[in-house]
Amino acid sequence: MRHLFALVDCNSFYASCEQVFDPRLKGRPVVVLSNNDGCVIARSAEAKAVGIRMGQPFFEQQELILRHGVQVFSANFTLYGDMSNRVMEVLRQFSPHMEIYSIDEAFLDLRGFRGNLEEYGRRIKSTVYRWTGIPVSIGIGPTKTLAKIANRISKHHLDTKGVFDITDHPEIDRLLEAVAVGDVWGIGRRFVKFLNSRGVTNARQLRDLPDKFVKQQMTVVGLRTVTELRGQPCLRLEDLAAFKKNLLSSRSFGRPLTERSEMEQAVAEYAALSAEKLRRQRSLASAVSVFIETDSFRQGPQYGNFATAGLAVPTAYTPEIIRAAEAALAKIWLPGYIYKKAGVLLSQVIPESDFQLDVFAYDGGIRIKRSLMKAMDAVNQRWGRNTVYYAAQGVQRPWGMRQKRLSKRFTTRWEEIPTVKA
DNA sequence: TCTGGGGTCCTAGGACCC
DNA sequence: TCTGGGGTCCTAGGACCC
Repeated sequence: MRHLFALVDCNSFYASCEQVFDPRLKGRPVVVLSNNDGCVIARSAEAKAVGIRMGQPFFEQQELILRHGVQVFSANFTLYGDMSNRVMEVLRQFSPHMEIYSIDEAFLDLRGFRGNLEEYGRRIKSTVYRWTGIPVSIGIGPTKTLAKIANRISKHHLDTKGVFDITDHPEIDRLLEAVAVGDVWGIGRRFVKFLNSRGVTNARQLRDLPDKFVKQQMTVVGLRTVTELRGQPCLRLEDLAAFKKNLLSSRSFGRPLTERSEMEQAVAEYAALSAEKLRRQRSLASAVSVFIETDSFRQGPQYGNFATAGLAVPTAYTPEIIRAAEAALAKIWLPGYIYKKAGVLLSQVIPESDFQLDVFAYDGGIRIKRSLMKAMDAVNQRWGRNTVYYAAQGVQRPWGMRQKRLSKRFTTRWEEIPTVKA
């Protein structure tokens, strides 16, 4: 049977989440900032219209923001994660097979669907909006890459009303010619530069390039993209959530660090965060790496380094991960620098089930460690992150994130649930 | 002038995504 | 004053083996 994909993408997702819980924000320019209130990472349509740029530092756009009365929010990932789950639950009702591609996007498998696809898409769109308050756009096509393009078209052309099907479109060439080559999924900055230098500027030209040339210059990855543009699927729907082979927790500090004791706390904090992610996907790690770096935007001596410490036995036990992280940090720590960022990477990750214990041998206390972690995760799940934590993570945390404009956790904390006054 | 022919595994780095 | 965070896949090249 012929393949058919729908890509459902939430419009200005983070900004839309903020708008759901404060109706006064509807129709007004809204932006959401990255951690530490650094860059703009989401903009409502109105914010785009007044010229706020994506990924640009907040302070550079402050004048524009003031002039247009743009509402500004610190990133509230607890809220966005929960809203994402709600949207995905609604989508699940419209197709037996679905791939959650990112926090705000999902592919639906529509193979074998009979009837008017765009009409079906509009039903999906209005149901998601009514049940969650989040507006979405939907692109439909015979390959994921074409569904992505159809999605772009649905966003840019008002007459599509947010849903566009590109399958067997009579004017496919004209449509693809209107898509810049850099807007094709899988074509990044480097290849745009290369392709432009060869006179290839739009998706239609890319589609019509000879296989041999594409493979030579852009590897099999590029060839897949081109083949998909021709309507021949190379990428399947990935039903199951991908098992992560690396888990990274890293963060810039709210203010720079110079003391080793503070760096140790920050690294312990990120190690604990990574260990939590590890347990969430029921896995164990055998290697812990740490990196630290100074602020490249500032003048002054720069330093950055990376080191790994192995674990004798694969584990997800926070104290063991913290200990390994501190061993790795010891290898690279140099005093005298002003540090801005650090991170902890867990690798050689395996499913918990691959590591079976010998029933008769001493288990190294693993059962107790497991129950302890389970209890800790449950408490933190119920009462909020870091309700219980290790002393190594520090109590004061002067280096913690700046989040001056955080909205409430409307959907995950009873104390912060919105109330309606009569 | 000559310096085999494979194969596997690992790592670093590049490119991309949201 | 102020510049995000977290992933994946592929390739090339080196080490090592027979």
